[in-house]
Amino acid sequence: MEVFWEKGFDGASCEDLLSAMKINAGSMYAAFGDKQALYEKALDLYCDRVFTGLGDILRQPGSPLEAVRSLIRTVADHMASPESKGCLIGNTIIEFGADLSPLAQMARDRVLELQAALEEKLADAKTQGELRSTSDPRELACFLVNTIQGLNVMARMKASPETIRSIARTTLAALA
Amino acid sequence: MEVFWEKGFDGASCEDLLSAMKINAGSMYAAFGDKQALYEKALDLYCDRVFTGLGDILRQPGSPLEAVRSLIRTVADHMASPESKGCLIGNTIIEFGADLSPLAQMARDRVLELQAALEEKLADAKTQGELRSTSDPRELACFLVNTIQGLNVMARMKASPETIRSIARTTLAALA
DNA sequence: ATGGTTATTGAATAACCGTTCAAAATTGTC
DNA sequence: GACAATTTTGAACGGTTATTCAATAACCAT
Repeated sequence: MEVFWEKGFDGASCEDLLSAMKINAGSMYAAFGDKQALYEKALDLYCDRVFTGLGDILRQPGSPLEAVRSLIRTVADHMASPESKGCLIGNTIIEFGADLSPLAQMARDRVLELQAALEEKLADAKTQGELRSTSDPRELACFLVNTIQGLNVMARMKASPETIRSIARTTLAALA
Repeated sequence: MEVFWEKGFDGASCEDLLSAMKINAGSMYAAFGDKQALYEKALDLYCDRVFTGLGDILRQPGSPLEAVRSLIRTVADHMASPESKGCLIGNTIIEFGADLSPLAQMARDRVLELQAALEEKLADAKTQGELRSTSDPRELACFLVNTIQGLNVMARMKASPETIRSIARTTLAALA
């Protein structure tokens, strides 16, 4: 996961992957089938580790809007770290996006999951009067997902932590 | 340019590139040196074609804020097209971002150029009273660049044109 | 301890990649 | 129109890639 995350699918050679996993070629092919299947597993692991954590943040009790804010801030903190490799989902979409390969589809589905979860929370926030009555939860959810994907690119281009946090702040200001 | 744009650097084989350019290997190596140098030229061409156009939009006379709005809408229209390949600059940053290779540096510099141009226009807008006095042109410029990079990812994952335009609308609403 | 099953090893393989080069074709010049 | 200079051709090359597989080691139930 780490190697694919940093180098991408094509950029990661089997040698890279094997030495990172500290196994030999045969073991990998016995366990996973081929490089693409291994990437799928890495993507699954990433989602379990990172995305699930975001879901937990979103499910926190209390103010729904605060939950959303908290999620964005967590993502920004991740991306602001100098050694951040960005987001494996976003990277996958860029690398495999042109053809709609199974991997791109997987990544896309995960993004849409997050978008749906955000939309739900934002709808809650609206009914609780935390959002303007003119706000559209779906539009805002897309907007937030877009900001997150943007932050991935900013992280990959090593934007300064202040820049990243500033973007998150501006985005959150647009909500309320 | 088209081939690199769609498939990325590693994803584009020399065979792909040569058949698209309708020349043979020798000619390419005589003219460009190697694959990486060719990519640089493709990136230059992309910047000339696309980024320069954006600069022109920004330089349009009249309301500075309207110029900025117009730029964002143009980008969104590009990304909303079903056959959009996203943005070569953003794709480059993702593919080469982890190491700070010359190519990543080139792409990064171009983004910062655009950011600077936006900041300047937003500063104009502020002095002309088109922006709140509390607005920070630099922060807003980063925010807009982030939105654009986000739209690149959305385009690659084939988000609907309505989604893309909605994101652009929400972003612009955050300005004024 | 032993025998059978499973997992690991690492060298071998075939395909593909970027790149080169001598030969052929084309161009420009007088 | 002939000659030199340049460009194009396309086959060949070495290197890397993902992948395989027979041999070996580790494991586990009896």
